[in-house]
Amino acid sequence: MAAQREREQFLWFLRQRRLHVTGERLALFDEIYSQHRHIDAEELLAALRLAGRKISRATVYRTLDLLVECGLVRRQSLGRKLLYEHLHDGQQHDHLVCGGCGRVVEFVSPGITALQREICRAHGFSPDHHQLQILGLCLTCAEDRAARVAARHSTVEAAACSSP
Amino acid sequence: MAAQREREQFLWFLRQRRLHVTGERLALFDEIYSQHRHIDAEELLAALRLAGRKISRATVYRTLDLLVECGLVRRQSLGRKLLYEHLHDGQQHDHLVCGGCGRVVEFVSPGITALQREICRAHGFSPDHHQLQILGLCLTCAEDRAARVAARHSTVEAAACSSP
DNA sequence: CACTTTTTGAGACGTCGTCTCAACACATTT
DNA sequence: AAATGTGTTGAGACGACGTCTCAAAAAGTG
Repeated sequence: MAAQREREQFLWFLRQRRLHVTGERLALFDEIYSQHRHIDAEELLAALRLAGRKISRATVYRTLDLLVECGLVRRQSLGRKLLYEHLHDGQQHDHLVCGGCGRVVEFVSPGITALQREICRAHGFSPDHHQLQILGLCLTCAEDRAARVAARHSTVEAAACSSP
Repeated sequence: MAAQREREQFLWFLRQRRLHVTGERLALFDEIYSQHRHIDAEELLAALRLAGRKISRATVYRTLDLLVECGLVRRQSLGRKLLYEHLHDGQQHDHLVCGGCGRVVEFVSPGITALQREICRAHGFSPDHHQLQILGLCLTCAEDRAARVAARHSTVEAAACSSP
């Protein structure tokens, strides 16, 4: 079993708050820690049911809230959906999102932490964490787009003449 | 009329794409440029109807997509809702979000642009824009929370003894 | 085991956003 | 200005996602 340390942390969080350690909560924990990608609540529900576990939609959402609250899972909206991802050791990373194919690449940048501290100091905030998404095009999509623009160029030129 | 420059840009965008300049589109443009805050689609719809304009939900969403596409409006999910805000001159700013009272503070940090360029170079991406949210507590909420934690401290101590 | 408190599941409900299609408005040409 | 062709709109059905309720079930406790 991977993520033993995080599992302990979850149990400790539950006990500290006098919450019950239930089969459903553990199953959801295991599921999200076995998925190495961004995943949404419906997918988690489907995966658990596929694995033969009887669990309700409401419980999935409730348990995800707990995991987010205790810092083991991050909820993030990339695009128009809420996605969840598990964390290890509070390791903070951010995302590059390709606007062409939708691919998401994770990256770690120590510089952001310093920037965050600096900005919060200037505004009297106590930082907890941040979320940075850089939207752009991956190499493949940038090339595709360049090619398509070149192809359409002759057609568009006539339209461009009506510019003010 | 404010935002004349941006209005021209919107008209130019529409004409270039052989799209019609309709009363609904202009009304929505004017509405979002008269609101100096983050606003969601339903609020825009309500504001337009309150102003006596007959406009449908579908048109609001369709027009917002156009405005986002032409770079005049930014769509961002702060919390669990999609919010829109108008931009001026492509001026890029980011957000501090207070987890206590939900207040949103805008800030500009030139350092992020450099960081964005650096990160994209390292991953072969062509950056378009970024979104950075720093979650934390504003001064007031940080003090409130500190006071409340202190008050609860004696109660919590007993629970803390069952730690592993 | 008995007792208290928390949790669960099923499904109704609410919100946000999308889709469809007939009627209509805009832009362009004559 | 009228005709023509194409893009746009509104009403409401629809769909995705998430929340809520409450009686039944399970976890924790002594």
